[in-house]
Amino acid sequence: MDLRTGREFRLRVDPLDLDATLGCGQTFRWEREPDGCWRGVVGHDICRVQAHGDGVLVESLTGDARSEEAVSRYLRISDDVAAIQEALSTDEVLSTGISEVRGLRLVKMDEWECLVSYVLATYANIPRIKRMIETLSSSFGQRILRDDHAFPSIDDLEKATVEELVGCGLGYRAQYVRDLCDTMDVNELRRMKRMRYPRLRDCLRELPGVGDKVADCVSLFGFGKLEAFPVDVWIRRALQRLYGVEGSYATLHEFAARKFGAYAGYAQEYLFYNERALSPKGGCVFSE
DNA sequence: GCCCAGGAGTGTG
DNA sequence: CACACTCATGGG
Repeated sequence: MDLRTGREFRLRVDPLDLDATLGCGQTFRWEREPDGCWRGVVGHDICRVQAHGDGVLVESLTGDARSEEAVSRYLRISDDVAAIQEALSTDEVLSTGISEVRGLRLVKMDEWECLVSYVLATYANIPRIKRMIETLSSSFGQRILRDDHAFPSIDDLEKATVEELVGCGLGYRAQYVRDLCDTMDVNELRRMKRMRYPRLRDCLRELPGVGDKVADCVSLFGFGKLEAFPVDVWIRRALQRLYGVEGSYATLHEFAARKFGAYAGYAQEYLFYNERALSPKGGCVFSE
């Protein structure tokens, strides 16, 4: 019996550095296999992605017909990254940083998955964030293939008790997730998808467990607002070290908005990546 | 063992 | 508005 139901396709994505893009910590459900191939969950599909020419070769393990569109969207293939980099490179500091990771791209996650993921990401390191998300998915997400589960939908997660969420290793974040499920629903999510960045950010900011930083992360990685600029500890260090700027969240955010404009999100990712790369703790993107 | 983690919520000065 | 404190746990 042939169990192969998957299918393969190619996508042109240029520039693209898979290791940087899927391993830098902007998204959490990808694992690098020994051969350099990246395996991850995209919606209700399992994908194996590897560099191939000026793009990627993708294997969809479920063979879902919509896989190609889903991965294209996920990798933001319609972003003209070269043009964005050129625009950002008018800043000398950023120009240097970009040249270090030419193929680092932003990804476009599912909005709900991104929201929950970054609420979980508060005061936790990346290995732990990944573990929490995998446990949450295998406990409450729909099974896709074997041990692989989709990220739990609002309805899926709605069924979880705080005790069960604590059991997933969420710690004090369990209550945030519980409150989030009570606050959010698909209609609200749909409304938020139509908002522009400033209002979206304010709306997200009102949700339990969502502060300035998480609101910007979700705006950027989930809702695809490229002008969003999340300020975390790494960005603080980078802005201090490279520009001599420091201060409140609002101060740093405003600085970035003025300096990087509509593509502040990409600027953030290059700054974030490089700042971690030269730290002894954050240098390696894989083994964490 | 010890320190820190892609912070947020709450209270106080 | 600026701080201080707490939050529950697991990686390194």
